[in-house]
Amino acid sequence: MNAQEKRLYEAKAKVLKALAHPTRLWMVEQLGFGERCVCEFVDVIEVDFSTISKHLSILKQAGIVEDEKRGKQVFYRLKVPCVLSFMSCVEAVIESQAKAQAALIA
Amino acid sequence: MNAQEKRLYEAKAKVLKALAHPTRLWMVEQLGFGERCVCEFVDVIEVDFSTISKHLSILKQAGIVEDEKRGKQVFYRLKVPCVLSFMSCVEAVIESQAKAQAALIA
DNA sequence: AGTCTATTTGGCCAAATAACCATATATAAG
DNA sequence: CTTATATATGGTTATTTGGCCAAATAGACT
Repeated sequence: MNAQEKRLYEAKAKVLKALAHPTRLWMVEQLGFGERCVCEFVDVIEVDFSTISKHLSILKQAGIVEDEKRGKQVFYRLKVPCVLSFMSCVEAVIESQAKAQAALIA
Repeated sequence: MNAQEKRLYEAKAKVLKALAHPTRLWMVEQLGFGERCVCEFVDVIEVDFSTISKHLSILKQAGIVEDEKRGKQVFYRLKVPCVLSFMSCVEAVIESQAKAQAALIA
């Protein structure tokens, strides 16, 4: 693995890392239904609004979402919607894992 | 978001987190070509073998890979191959991001 | 101008992560 | 049985992460 390939895998990991947080993942799923302003997330997520802002900033930095300021509010939307397609496979992993756990008990 | 939903998103995030490391991501891609023993990774990856072992353990714990001991060696293989399908979307995110960066410069 | 609201940013702290080294365990080989 | 090899695990340390609070910024309203 040379330096360029290394950089590539670091970039790929960064994208996945941006998604790899419960709150961020949930927000991405919500954005799958349409754009949302920060304030909408603040209303429903039980963490400090500054934390939400930082989560969104991480998603933006990763290139997953884009933002647009309209008046006082900032709206976020998915920039690359294919990330939504990860969900079904992630669920498959969880189910497979749940089965493995169940097999240990039984 | 109730407690159960919260647990679900934590589980989903855990799977993505397991993939969100350059070395682990690379190993998963390699496993896409077929099973590998730990020693094969140790030979080509420039980190301590204990670190590689721990990375594989994280992937196993997440339910992404499974292992099988044969003789002295332990072989790992993909348990849920659909994770390979993430790659093209992750690359799309990176490309979209690269374009955005380029636009800023130009 | 002054105030209220929406959002971002910086500082700080606790917890999680990832690396290394040393040690333990298991299997094969001599 | 002793040694060598393959892997896993525990300890330690440096770095990163994620949370909160306080402060800064920007737009809308009076």
